[in-house]
Amino acid sequence: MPKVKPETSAARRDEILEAAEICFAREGFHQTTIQHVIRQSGLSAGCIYGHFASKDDLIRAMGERRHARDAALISLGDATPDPLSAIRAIARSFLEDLASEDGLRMRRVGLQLWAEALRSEAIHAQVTSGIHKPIAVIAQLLRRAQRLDLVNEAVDPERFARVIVSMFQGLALQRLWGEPFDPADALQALDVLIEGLSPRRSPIGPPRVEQA
Amino acid sequence: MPKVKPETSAARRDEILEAAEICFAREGFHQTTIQHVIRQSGLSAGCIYGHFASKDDLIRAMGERRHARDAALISLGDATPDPLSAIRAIARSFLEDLASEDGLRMRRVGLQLWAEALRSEAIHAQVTSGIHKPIAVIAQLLRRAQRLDLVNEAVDPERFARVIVSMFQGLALQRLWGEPFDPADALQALDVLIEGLSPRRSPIGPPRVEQA
Amino acid sequence: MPKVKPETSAARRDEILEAAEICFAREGFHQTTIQHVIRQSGLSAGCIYGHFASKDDLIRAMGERRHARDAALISLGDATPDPLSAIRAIARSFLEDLASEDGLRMRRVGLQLWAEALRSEAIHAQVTSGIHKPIAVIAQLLRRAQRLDLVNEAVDPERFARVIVSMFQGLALQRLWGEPFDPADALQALDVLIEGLSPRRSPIGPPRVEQA
Amino acid sequence: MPKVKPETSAARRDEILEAAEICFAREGFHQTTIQHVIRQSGLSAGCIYGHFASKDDLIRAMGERRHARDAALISLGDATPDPLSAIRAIARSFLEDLASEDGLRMRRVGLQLWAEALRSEAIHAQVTSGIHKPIAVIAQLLRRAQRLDLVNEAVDPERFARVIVSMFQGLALQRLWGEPFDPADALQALDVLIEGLSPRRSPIGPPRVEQA
DNA sequence: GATGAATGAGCCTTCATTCAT
DNA sequence: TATGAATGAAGGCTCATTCAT
Repeated sequence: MPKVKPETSAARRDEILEAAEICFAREGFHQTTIQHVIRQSGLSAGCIYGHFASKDDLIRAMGERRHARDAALISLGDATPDPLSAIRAIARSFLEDLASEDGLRMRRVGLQLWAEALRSEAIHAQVTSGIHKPIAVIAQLLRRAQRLDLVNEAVDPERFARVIVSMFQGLALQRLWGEPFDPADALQALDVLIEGLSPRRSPIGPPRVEQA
Repeated sequence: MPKVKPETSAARRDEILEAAEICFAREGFHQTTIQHVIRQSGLSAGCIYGHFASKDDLIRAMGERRHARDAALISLGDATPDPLSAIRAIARSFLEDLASEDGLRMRRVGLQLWAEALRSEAIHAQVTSGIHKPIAVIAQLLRRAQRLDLVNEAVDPERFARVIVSMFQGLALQRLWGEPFDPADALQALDVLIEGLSPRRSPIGPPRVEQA
Repeated sequence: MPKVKPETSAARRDEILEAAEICFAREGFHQTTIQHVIRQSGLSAGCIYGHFASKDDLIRAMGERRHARDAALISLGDATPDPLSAIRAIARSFLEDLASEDGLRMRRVGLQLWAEALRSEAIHAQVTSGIHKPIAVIAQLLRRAQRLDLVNEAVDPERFARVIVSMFQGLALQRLWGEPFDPADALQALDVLIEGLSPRRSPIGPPRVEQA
Repeated sequence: MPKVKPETSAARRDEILEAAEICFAREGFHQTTIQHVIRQSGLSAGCIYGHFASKDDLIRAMGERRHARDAALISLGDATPDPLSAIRAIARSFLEDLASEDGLRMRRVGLQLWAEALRSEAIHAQVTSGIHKPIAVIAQLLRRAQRLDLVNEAVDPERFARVIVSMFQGLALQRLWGEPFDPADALQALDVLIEGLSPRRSPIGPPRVEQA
């Protein structure tokens, strides 16, 4: 229920979101009060409520913003001809983003959203659609690699893509907590994974389950 | 700060924590009010505050509880003689826990704690020490595997362990969001990783970084 | 509504009152919680409520205790044959009490009671009856002095006694606030007052009111 | 800590203080709840907390208000040329104030503050500085009187001023308790005191202390 | 009588939201 | 549109009091 015309106010909305992001990254959604956003933005309560219907609406818009940024990262992968290198390229651009101050701040907000997704349907939709995109792209690349006989046919592209994405989500978590973080480690592991999928290797069957 | 004698109150504390866990898993820390915990536990405000100094203290205690549970999962791995199978065993017990109703509930709380770790030093310490344990155990197993010539000497055990843990953290996230989740996928990927570390394979050098 | 037999429990009551006095002197009635009294006395909540019906009852009993002490001070004046010296003797014993650690503590409680008297009828009765006694004694002495022709007949004994008591109340206040306090000053002023009442002096008429 | 701009809010602050004074005079600081002040003022909780940081802050501001009023009373004495008459004039204006409905209400609050001064350093400072002013003024007048040979040189002006102030504090107390109160009694006693200081009288030595 | 864990009404305070200017 | 003082529901927490042991 923003009370102002959308076309004239895109800049104001961004201004508010920018301020809110700084606050949310610093304090989390629930510790951040509208007062904090007011102070950070230099605007007034009335103004903010002119552009966002409620605090929840602001959080939702924040989620969309994050979502847009992640989508931008992924599209970079499309240019590379070799599908496996394309996957590496996607990983690299993700890791670069994770190393930047700006990306880190946004991802701090992202972690809040991950938690929030457990109880807000709207945010849940954003967050999951945010991983479906990279999973789909990577799966597509794996399929192309299978057609080029670079990856074992037995591999399920969607499922494997999902595991790769998992790994990077976990790395982002650790990075946010200030744990030792070296992009090279992740790329090495990714290479091991990709190499392991090569059809030259022994067939990949169901995981061997040793009896306990 | 508990106002009751610590020795008489362990059962009551657990009772409160149990109720709080249900509330926190359902609503998150911040949407959960003490009233919710009161209703869930059937106790009174005064009683709860007799056992916990504040809501934050309750959250902190919740974190300790989670921590203890995770630590219990890990210690299972010690019995297995083959180090690589031991890693698989740890992964399997983690995945089983993730499939259980009870483990899922606790992990919903865990995700809140992951986010909370960004701004509470106490919770940050719990959360990171919660991953240092499995990283150390897995790294230790990788070192044993290296001595048995099952794993390439070039692999840094700590760093690789960290990546493995990342993957499982990401899987837990997706599981919590209700994404398709098949433990077999994770175990398969783990096998690919472990196989890829074998010394029979071409030496693992620095990750190949293609220039952009 | 004490639930225990009065005769067996006088010592316990005193024990509780002693502890309460320490707390009340330190923190005031309202900042003092029953918990404080419990800690100070080493007894339990149930025990205290066995001897006093409520916190208010405890405060009321505290008032009675104070009252009893003040009454004890006054009775000392009776022995002196010269009425004006008797007044001085009363003043001196009051000032001595005010100099003692013990008397100071009780008077800290007394100040709380003075304030409390504004809204509790029971405490109001204690406090005013607490000054009626010294006023009556001093007035009686003044009357004896008048009969001995030591004090001007025009003086109203009751009213003058009241003013003398005022002065000592004010001194007690200042003493409690840690203001410079010298008993000699008060005794000197008292002497000036008493001397001024002498019939040898010019008649004491209605106070001269200068026009402003 | 006020959350509203200080310049726009002086009137609102006064409105709140006015309401608070009525409540505090009626019920005391501790029995008065913020709800009472809300009802009395017709404002909301949020509004009150926009102008005062806490209930304690409100009490502190109340103390300042009282302080300002007392200071205003004293300054009246400056105009009178005869120093002893000036002291009488101060006394008279004090007694008039004590007779007014408004002054009585404020002094009921004042008595709470006297008690509160025992445990709040801020209020202690207010209360003592509130008596230092009249003591200083009266002492100054006594010094002038000494120079004019109206008062015995042996008198210590500060100390005697303090005793005079004591007397009026005590009278205020009794007035608040509803005890018989006649301003004329106080003025008469003051006259006796002042007369007694005259150099025509026998020298004022150290107070005669009879041995007990 | 004594204990102390438990109770629950009610307090102080916050903060998302509104609306007159 | 923007402002910011005002609103008031609701939250965290306290503490006088009870009662089973």
